[in-house]
Amino acid sequence: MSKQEFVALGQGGAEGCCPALLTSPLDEDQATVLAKVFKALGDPVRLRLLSMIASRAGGEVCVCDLTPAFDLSQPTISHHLKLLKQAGLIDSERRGTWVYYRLLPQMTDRLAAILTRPAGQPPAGTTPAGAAS
Amino acid sequence: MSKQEFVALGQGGAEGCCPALLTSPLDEDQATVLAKVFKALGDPVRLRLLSMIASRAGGEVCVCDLTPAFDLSQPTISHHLKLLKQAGLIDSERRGTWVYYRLLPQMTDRLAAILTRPAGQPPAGTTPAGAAS
DNA sequence: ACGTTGCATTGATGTCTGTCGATGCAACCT
DNA sequence: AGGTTGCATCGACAGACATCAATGCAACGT
Repeated sequence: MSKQEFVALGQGGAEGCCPALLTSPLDEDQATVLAKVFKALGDPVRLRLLSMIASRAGGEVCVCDLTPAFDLSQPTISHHLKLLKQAGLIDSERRGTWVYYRLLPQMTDRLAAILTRPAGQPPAGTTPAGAAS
Repeated sequence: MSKQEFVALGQGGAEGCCPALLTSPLDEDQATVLAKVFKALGDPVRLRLLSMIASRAGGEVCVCDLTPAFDLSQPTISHHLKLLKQAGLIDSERRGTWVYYRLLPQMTDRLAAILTRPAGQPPAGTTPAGAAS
């Protein structure tokens, strides 16, 4: 189900590349899938977790390095990591005693693309009204 | 207050350009501000509203065109528009009887930049483990 | 002035979410 | 085997959120 939603974000479908948020109206299904990813980013703790993971040299962070960076309980951090993982933003791997989290750049790349206006975007302000009148 | 948070997102400060989510750990304040914007995007209805507004030729949409596009009450749509506006993603203007909403591209541009990896980003996967062992 | 229409605000309600303590499970170390 | 450590899951609970009906307010038309 999670894998399916990932695909539905536009990478593997026949509908082209990305949902194209800024150039054509998003349909309901695309909006639902996209909203889950943005919702995962809509929390300060998760944003900082993602940032710590993404900015780490080597691309990986042990949970044991993440948890003490917050004034939150270990279960809470684990919960946030789970949400980021379910959103397709990060992945985890257990090696021995420790679990390492890694950024999945495909998802952030896709979000960046979705939020990027196409090159020849009309200035949106030079011709404000009067088009219909 | 809202204006202040907008500035805090990185445009006018001395801390450079953008919070740089993917290259350096986000501090707490930046994470709080950013999270509010992403949270505004974390709802399917708001995503579709934003998409409808952004993709409109002329850059503006009347609320009277937005409301009937959903199976939701008029107050609910109004509420979502308010949240998008408070997040700095859209702006509104009343002209006569109608209210028009317009995309604020600065915010989406900034989000896109925040989610874009810098050019020479290490592949993060070619050297997964073994760095510490 | 009066009614109408378009949109925002208010108050109420059910649901979702962030947080915690307690517990479970896997891996390591004697 | 038994104890310890690292992380995930469970159950509970307070606060936040999406939604609606009712109401308020501004602009227009008569």
